Amino acid sequence: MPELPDVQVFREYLDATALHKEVRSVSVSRERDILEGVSRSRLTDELVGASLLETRRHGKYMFARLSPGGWLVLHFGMTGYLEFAEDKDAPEHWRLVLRFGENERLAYVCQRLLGRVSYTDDPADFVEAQGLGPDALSDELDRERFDEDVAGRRGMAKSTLMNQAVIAGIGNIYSDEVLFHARVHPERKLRDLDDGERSKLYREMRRVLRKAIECRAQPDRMPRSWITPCRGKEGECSACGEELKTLKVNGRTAYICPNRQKK
DNA sequence: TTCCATGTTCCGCA
DNA sequence: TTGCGGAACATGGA
Repeated sequence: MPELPDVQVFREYLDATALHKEVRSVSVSRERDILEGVSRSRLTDELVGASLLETRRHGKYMFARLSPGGWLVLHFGMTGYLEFAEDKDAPEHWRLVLRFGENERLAYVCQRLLGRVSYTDDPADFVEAQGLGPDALSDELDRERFDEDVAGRRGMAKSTLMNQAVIAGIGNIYSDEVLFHARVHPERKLRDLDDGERSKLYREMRRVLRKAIECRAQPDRMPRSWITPCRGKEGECSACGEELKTLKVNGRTAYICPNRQKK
């Protein structure tokens, strides 16, 4: 689930539920798997008595600013999400729980333990230290920058779109969706695209990610013309009726329309 | 039992 | 230097 659109939705969810409430207590489970660059005691010290003031996102990372200063950093791995509820109990596979007044709590849930919780004084420093490229929806990544940093690379289109050091935010699902709409085969070398194809790729990348956020990143809300809702099922291309096909690119399963995306 | 899954990272190699 | 393939991480469902 958690690629750029999902994380954006989590962010809006946190904004709508958990801002400006004093954190009364903090629980952490499986800290050795989940916490990165911060100890349980340090994190607890930073959070207790604080409230969350605002959130930001860079690629698949979410940042929440704490009232005394500093930022909580959340990465969701493959199976992470947030759940706010009025409930004394935490959901299964909870890894971090912030409790607020009354019975409210915000849980960071991560079944497969591939997500990470960190703390940073400055999101920009964190992004730099992680070696992340520009966020795929940022103003920073304009067409010119896209041409310089992305379109000139030697690797395959899908691998490059998924490379967080090049562009931050796109994973397996949305790389397929973007390439499908741009009509680019995932194994095409970006370098070989002509100017028109590059331009289309850039435009479709932005359009698809924005539209996915509008759909709350839920496949069942996405347009019928999209490929994402067809994952894991038999499906036909909405545009031409051709049967969708899968292949392995860099070890990941790619869905394509073999008629509209040719090598 | 085996394979697969929306994540990242590390290593060896071309 | 860049990029690829594979393995690893941990868990659970088909």
